[in-house]
Amino acid sequence: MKIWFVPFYFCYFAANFRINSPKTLNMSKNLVIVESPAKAKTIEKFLGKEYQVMSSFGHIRDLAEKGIGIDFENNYKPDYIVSTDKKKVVSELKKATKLAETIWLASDEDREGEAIAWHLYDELKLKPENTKRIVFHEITKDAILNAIENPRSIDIHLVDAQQARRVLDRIVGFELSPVLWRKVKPSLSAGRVQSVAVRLIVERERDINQFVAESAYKVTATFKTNDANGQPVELKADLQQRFAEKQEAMAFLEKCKKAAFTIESISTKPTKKSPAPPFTTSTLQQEAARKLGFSVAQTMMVAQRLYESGNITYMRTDSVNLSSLAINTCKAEIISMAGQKYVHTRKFNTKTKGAQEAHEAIRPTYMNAHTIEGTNQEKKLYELIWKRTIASQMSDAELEKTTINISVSGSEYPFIASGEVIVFDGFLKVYLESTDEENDAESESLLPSLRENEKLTYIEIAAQQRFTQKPARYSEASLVRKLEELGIGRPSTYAPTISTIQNRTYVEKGDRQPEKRDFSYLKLKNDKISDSIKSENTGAEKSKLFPSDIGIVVSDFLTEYFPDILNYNFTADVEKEFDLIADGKIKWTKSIDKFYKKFHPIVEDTLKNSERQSGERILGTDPVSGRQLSVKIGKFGPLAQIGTSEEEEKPVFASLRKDQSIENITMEEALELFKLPRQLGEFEGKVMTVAIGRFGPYIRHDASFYSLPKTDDPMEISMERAVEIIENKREEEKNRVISILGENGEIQVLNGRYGAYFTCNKINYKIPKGIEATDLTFEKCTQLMAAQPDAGIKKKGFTKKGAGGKKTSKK
DNA sequence: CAGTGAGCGAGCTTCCGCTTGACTT
Repeated sequence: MKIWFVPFYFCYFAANFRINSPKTLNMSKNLVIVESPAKAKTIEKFLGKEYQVMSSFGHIRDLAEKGIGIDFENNYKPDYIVSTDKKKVVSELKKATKLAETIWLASDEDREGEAIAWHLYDELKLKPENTKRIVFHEITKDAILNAIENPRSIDIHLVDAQQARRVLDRIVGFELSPVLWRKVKPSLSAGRVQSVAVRLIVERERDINQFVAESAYKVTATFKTNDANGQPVELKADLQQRFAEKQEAMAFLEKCKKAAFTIESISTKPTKKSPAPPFTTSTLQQEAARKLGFSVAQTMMVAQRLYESGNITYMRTDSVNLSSLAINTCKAEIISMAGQKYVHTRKFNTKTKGAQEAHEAIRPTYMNAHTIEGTNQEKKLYELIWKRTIASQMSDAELEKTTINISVSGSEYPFIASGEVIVFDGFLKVYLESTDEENDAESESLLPSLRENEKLTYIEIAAQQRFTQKPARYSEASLVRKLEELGIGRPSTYAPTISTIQNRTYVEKGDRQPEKRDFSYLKLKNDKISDSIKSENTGAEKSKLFPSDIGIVVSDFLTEYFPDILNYNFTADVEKEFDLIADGKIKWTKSIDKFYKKFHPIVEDTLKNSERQSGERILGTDPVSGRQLSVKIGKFGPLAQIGTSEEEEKPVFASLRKDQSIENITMEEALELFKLPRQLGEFEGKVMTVAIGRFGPYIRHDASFYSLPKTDDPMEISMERAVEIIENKREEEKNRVISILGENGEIQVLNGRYGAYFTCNKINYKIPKGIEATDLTFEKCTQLMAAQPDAGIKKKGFTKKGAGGKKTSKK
């Protein structure tokens, strides 16, 4: 039945198998080991028959998963074991090493890569006399041949820096998480990276809640005059000054009634715009989110496919560097496309904190391929990468910025009109980087050609009350940018980290509906000033990260008891320590010992002395019962509670709605929650109750549930309307079953939300166009089922797994 | 597919960073 999947997996597996299967028939003298199978495939082509290239698939060993995997009694000795999913790879590699004369360890040239080389050396029991360590940052024939000419030995100090990194992360994660299990809720997690990511989101939310908007009046004018050729033209200009108070704005408009408007000066200034550097993982994630609307995980999934199909270079990188080969092919491409004057080759420097630059920037493998074959998403992402890469080697754009200064007689404040003209488009011909702040869409355009001292008359002048903007919530991509800026996390972990904090429900991705806000609007026209109130929508957000109540409680708790770990500079500081280890200036175990001696007592102390955290907030007293009203996190999420458990009378509970938070729910809103469930009256002798459940508002009647449409308010709904909803649903139910087929009725033909379908063994099947649902027979259905082998199978997801469970070994 | 907020208290959960994996709740 699932035979359709086989060809895909088979090809995939066969390809990898070929790469990693020892060529026993033409025994190669040389065995090269790299990290990625796609890379192995490419390199093998460059090296010829004397070399066999295999892949380690990343790290082959890690700290033991059971327990902490560190021997504290024995100077922090790590307990390394081969990961279960790497056992096969390791045994294949072992076989191959026995047959080779020389083994070349060619893992990446960074801390993790060096450690991979060392683990291979150790686990495969290689001998120093025939093992060589080589590195290259770009996958070109020259670079690889050059590397082979210049082998070195494993840099044990760099390996030690990685061991320190690994052990530190294990200690932090595996000592902090159990504190949360005891003090907040089981199964929670904390770590050097994820906890700081959550803190950023929690603090941003606080900034937003505490934000008080200020307003000022912005004055804009439309003038008319004649241009240099005597043609009538209009000109828009803004007043430089903003007025804090309405009276000031009003007074200014009053002045304008009789004022003379004169062009005092016109200045033009040439400016330049330079292209952005080629993509790194983080900038690719940001641009794909802004330009294509991809989530961070989606971008990485599509990029992975582009990499595997050989269309782009490696997609997990922090480097903006391009190989000289790539720069040259860009140049050739630009010349043939646009001409020599569009070429301006550049070397970009990586400014990112903690960047390790083991790879090139993300770029197309072949610059002459402007597009590629593939899915729509693959094409779009590829074109984005192609444009960004090409643009990075193109000339600056030359612009001319014109500023017209207009004086107002009787006032010290001038109006300014400005416009921008592109004199030479340069890289803009291909690509312009987007920004997060798209609202300032007042695109500057060409201004009419005017003369100094010209007099203008106004058509209208308006003073509009404008408010300062709340800070924006993080999106997935802007959080990645912030983490990168702080040097926290690595290209390979940005997407998984974003998934982890969502899977642990610390953070939720969601939208915020806009709110209406009134502003006052003064307008001067025909020497009359009108004063009106208008309204605008504000605060709408889409796909942004919101902290949950549990996220807030956990973050506050950790920040209070472990301020050092939650400090935004913690990672940057330990990175400095790791650099000292890598330089051989300090032993890694000593560095860890210093940390642990300070950290562990705080863990012990917190376990002993801190209170259980429920995020409880007392809102006041219930006016009806006189008992205490509070909110806190309960076993099933945030709740409101009247009374306390100490009192004799048991407390009354009500769940918070999804859009409410312990942090800022008001007493009135909390009391509202207790008005449900509400008895509506009787129908057919049975009580109707209205309430809000997990799936929204519903009516309960005679043990059946009836969902309320969005248009009905559970607080307001009338008895008549409720009866109508119940009868509608019954009617639908009656029409749901079209026919029942088979001897035991194993197939049912039904009416659903999207039309007719049939179901068998809890799997739903489509009815193809042209077939009437009423004409279906048992035989026909069996045929249709055979034709839909993958019905009921969920689409494969990459996101959730990467973050959470990879416990493939467990039963 | 719907309202819970807890009792004997077993035995479990968890990190970050490399890589790609592959038959279901």
